[in-house]
Amino acid sequence: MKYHLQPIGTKMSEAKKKRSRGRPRSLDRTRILEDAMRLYWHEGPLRLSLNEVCRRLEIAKPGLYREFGGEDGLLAACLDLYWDLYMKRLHDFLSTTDQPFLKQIESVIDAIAGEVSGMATDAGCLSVKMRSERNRLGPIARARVEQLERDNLTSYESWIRRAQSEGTLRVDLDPSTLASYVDAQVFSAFHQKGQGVDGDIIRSNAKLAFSILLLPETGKD
Amino acid sequence: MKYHLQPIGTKMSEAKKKRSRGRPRSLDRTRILEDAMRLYWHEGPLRLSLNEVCRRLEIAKPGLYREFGGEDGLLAACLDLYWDLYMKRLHDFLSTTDQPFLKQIESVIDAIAGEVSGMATDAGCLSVKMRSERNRLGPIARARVEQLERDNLTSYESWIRRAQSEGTLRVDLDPSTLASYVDAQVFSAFHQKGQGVDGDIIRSNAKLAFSILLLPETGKD
DNA sequence: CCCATTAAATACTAATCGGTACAAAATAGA
DNA sequence: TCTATTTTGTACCGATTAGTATTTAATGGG
Repeated sequence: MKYHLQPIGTKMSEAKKKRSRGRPRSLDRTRILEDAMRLYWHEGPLRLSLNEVCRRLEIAKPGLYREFGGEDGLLAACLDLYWDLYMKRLHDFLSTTDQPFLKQIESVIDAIAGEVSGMATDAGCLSVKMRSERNRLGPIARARVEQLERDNLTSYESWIRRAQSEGTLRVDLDPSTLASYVDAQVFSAFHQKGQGVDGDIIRSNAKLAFSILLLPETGKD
Repeated sequence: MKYHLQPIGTKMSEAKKKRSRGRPRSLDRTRILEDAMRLYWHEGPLRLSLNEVCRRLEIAKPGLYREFGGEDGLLAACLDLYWDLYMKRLHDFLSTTDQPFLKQIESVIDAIAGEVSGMATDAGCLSVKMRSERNRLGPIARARVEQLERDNLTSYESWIRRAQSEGTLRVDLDPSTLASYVDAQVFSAFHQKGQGVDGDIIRSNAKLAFSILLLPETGKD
């Protein structure tokens, strides 16, 4: 395994402004990246050889190396795209005040356990799969994963803080601790989804797990 | 990948009774199996090539094939050994009535999150790692994993039933549903352990997760 | 029209993979 | 000692891997 510690695709992008002579680009970076993201999402990162990835993406290997610097850079770019397309939505949703806390929890559970074709298809969640492989990722993708985990926790924590200040969440628990807990539960649900666990089981597990967030007197269901 | 659908190592074992002429066995099956179990435990199943496994176990490749039939059989045998050495203990412990329900929960949490060198070392838990790779296992190992999951759930369910009949666990929740929940939480904790998550975080997550099992009026701590 | 320049893909490398033929080693009986 | 038998390990197979050198294609400028 060889790693490029300096960005590669980006350097090309910033030089894209000027296009003098030379063979014009035919490689569609956007298409490749979207296909790669879906591919890793369904098959799992590091589950396919780079040869096989190139075969499925219908791109020559040197093209992939030139454009992404290798597997590490490609995985990092895929995770970025996944974040932009799916995870940002989730965290944006949690930061809105349109719905009450309880409804938000239900929505999240539905989004994971249901058959909605959002960030959680039958394939599970790409970010969860990336996190599961964190120790085998290259330095670039691993750094992205770690940043994503920090962003996750930050989002959950502010979500919890807001609910506590609104009085819709018990205040006898530390927000940071709860954020870790929520992250672990969301991770677990997505992980089960990716393993093919039945949606009803995932839902009942998640409902139980999130029930600790409810106010003691709201212990109904 | 080639799979042997009929037991191989066992057939040899039963024929062991008679030893007429021929080169005497020098291969130490027990040693190989124990080393392989620890190896897969720490490195993860399917994470090493069979060549590398043979290298580390200091066994020639044909010997491994002859003795275990290949990777699939070896993994299955390792999982069996892990069950016998570690997981049986856990489930035996849950089925005893020496300690009250609450204490048992605490013990389980300690066993996972602590530094105890039981079934959960820093490497995590072999059965959890096997379950995580279930879809990539061969038919023999996968069948073992599925049997193990059934045994897990059965054990948790009877544990829960007993606690409910003793009045130490709220009875407004279905034992089967709770068993799934407990399994998911134990799985999650072990998974985090294997990922290198800090023990204190694992412990606080687990404490929160198991707090739903407590009686409503026991909501202290 | 030719050349410099840029991008693309072919074709190659050494290494490793899963799996196995086959030969070497080590015994018991003849 | 010789042979049949069983185990072990070497040495090989074709396929695949990560990564790259090299060639080919396609353009704009001179």
